[in-house]
Amino acid sequence: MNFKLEIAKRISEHLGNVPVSDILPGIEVPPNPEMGDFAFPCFKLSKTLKKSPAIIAEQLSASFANDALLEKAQPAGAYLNFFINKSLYAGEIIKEIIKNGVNYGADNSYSGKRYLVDYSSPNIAKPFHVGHIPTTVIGHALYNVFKFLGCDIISINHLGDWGTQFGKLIVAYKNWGNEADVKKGGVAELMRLYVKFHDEAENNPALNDEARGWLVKMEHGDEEALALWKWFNDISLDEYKNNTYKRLGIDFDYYTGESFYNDKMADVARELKEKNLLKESDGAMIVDLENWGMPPCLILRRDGGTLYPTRDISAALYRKKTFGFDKCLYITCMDQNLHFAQWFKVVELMGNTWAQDLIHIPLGLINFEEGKLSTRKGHVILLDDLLNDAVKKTRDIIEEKNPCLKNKDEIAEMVGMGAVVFSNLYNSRIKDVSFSWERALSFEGESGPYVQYTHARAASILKKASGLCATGAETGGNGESDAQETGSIEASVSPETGGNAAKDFNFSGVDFANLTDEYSREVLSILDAYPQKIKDCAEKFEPFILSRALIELCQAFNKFYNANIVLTEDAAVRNARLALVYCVKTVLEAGLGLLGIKAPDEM
RNA sequence: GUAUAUGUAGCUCAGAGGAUAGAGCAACCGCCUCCUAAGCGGUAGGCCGGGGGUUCGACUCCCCCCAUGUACACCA
Repeated sequence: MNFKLEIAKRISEHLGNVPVSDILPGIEVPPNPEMGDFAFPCFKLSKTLKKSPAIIAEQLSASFANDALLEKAQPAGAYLNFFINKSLYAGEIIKEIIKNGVNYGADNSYSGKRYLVDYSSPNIAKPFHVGHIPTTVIGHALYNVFKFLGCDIISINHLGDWGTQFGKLIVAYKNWGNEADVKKGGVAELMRLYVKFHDEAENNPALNDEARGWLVKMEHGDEEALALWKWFNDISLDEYKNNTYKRLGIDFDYYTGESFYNDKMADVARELKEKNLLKESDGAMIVDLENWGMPPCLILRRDGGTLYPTRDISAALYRKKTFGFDKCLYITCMDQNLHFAQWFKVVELMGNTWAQDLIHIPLGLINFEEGKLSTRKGHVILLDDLLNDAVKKTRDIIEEKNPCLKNKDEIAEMVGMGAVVFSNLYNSRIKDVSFSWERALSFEGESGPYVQYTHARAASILKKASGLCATGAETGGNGESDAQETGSIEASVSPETGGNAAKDFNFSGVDFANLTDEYSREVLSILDAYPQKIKDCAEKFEPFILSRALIELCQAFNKFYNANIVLTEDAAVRNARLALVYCVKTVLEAGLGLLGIKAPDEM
């Protein structure tokens, strides 16, 4: 049941002449629980009704005198505060979650839509560094969220697999590398060669010409050059897929990188020329964007070579033709804002109305306390190092706090990843972040491990309870039941309480009147709002909305946990609280899953 | 210079027309014979960058200013 909607309907009915759609957006949750569960400010009605807001609130409150939905509707100045019938509220929310399990909140609001999301897109032959994390984890989270809401979403990794760096790499390989070392060292060795090239080129500029020469050879289909290029690609992509992406639980539907459009860019230039959009300037070919307040978009270099915008336009045309997307999302750093604005405009000028469906989702920049770092000089914080440190620290904490834990390494991996991923999903994506090891490895407070810990707490209660408790029915509806992984209600039988416990809980007889305390109420209110948070997250392309909702849920649940003993003697109270614990655990697991984070049952 | 983003507690950030502006970290004081203390409670900490305007009401919307980041022609 959508409580806001129910209240809006009733207000509309009682007023008689104001449609629900005018009321609903006004319904809010009061800042303080003592003020009620929902509130309706009456200011806006005062014009149309020609009464003071306070009088409207007063009069409306009377119409709610005998409403089973509410305990009371109390006017407070211009506000009308609604106190929900608490057991009804608890029951509706809990039943909804039990019915849907980890799919709670999935409502198909995007079904029938096809979205493309272009994210991560590392440069081949270079290792991931911390600068790659935001686009990678934000893209993945958005991918999951849209899919969850029924969207047919397709992920594309637009790999940087073409360009001058390959000329340099070939030169470096031929001078200072060998097959065995590259096979053994992988991307790290390619990176070493790349850095070596720049060191050497400082004193020997001729190397740069040599590198350009190799790029030209690649462009002309030279066999040796292309074989090396392909080899570097294979090595890099293999490593990305089997290491970084695998650890993060990410895969892409397509790994069509820049080189894929090599033979498609001539068409773009030709079409622009046919449509009289192309103009010569200073030897280069441009599209003039002066009328739109932007510098010109460069399409062809003076030497006829293509440029970044040429390739992106070509890719967009190809994607539209191939996938027929409703929207195509590009998740990159905001330093590319102008670039995207320019070529989006060019696509529009070519007569494509769908240019409005190209959406750049800009991300803030990452700064380093030690100043700007550069891949070319090899001064970077490698993502692998960060992930490994996070896991190692987690492992130490486990050793200290929970030395009896089984699968310590496995759990440390989950929690370490969770810490890194979560911290990159916790703020508005536009915010610049300055990287600090201390913050990156913080496992307290608003952090991934905090959410995972709270989930483990809930799981632990359910596990202990499975021996004590009622009998019952299947609760979830999710297909894959991996007993070892879910540790959910059905899987667990507490050893110390004997083996004949029921396999499952039966929440059908629960008396929700046992969940009317302030702590339960707060948890329920957050659970109630959760589905809307997921939708907001999609609509605004902001995963932090979901991360923050999970943190709020954890804070409320931990307060509840501290104030209320779940496994009490009183079976009625115990069962009701267990139902709530089950719901919290389910939502945390689902929410973390959408963010791309695993939810261990113990840690 | 032009464009754009950001200025909220010591630090990192939520709040984006509505009631007394909230978290986490750091500081200080408490809470484990009790379901995981990676937790919970408390204290302290604010001219919401500045100035105008719109509104019954502005941290929130508009304008101007200040500060900071970023981009701006043949790299991607």
